[in-house]
Amino acid sequence: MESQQFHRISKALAEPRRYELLSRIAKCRELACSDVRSELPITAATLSHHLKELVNAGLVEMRKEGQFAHMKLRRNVWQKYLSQLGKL
Amino acid sequence: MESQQFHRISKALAEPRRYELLSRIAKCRELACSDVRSELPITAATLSHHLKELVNAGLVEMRKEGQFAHMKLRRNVWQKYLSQLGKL
DNA sequence: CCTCTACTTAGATGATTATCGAAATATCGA
DNA sequence: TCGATATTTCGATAATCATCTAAGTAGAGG
Repeated sequence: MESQQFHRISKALAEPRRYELLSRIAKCRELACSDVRSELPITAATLSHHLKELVNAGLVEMRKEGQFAHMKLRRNVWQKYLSQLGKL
Repeated sequence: MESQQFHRISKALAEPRRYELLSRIAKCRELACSDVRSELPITAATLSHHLKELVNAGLVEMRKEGQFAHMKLRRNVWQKYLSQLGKL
């Protein structure tokens, strides 16, 4: 795994709310932004920002379906990250 | 593992220089601050700051021997962190 | 078209923090 | 005790970033 991606992922995980978001995404096959918003006290702008970071890190994949955005964990990337950490 | 410690560790890893430091500590049984300083372009103050974060996160243990400070990875804490991440 | 809803972008603000130089503290060796 | 070396603390500065509001874009259904 590229060192740049590795660091982006680490940064993405460092923010508790972002980790919480990732955690929720991981628990489902797919999760819609609107569902997150109805469950967490977070503005749409902030959610969008955090989501962008996760996508940027390559950890999350987005699918637009009509007005809705669906998020999905990229499990292979997550596994690569874990395995990299394991080499420490 | 406590959620507070979990987040502290995540934050500690998020800074590339700090991760590099941790990585060097992990590679030895023990590492002295002065050795790090002779190998990395970093001021003593900055090194001390990062080290404090690692210790604060519970990831690193310090031992003072005369003028020298020796750092050591707490491998059981590291393992707990990895296993927590693995549950995502 | 119009409007409602879902999301994104822009811009601003405040908090956090990485970094440094300088001063402080502590230990060692002469 | 003096001077050198190792580390810490302090105070300042600059960068990063989480968050918000407000404005923008775009699809769905009248």
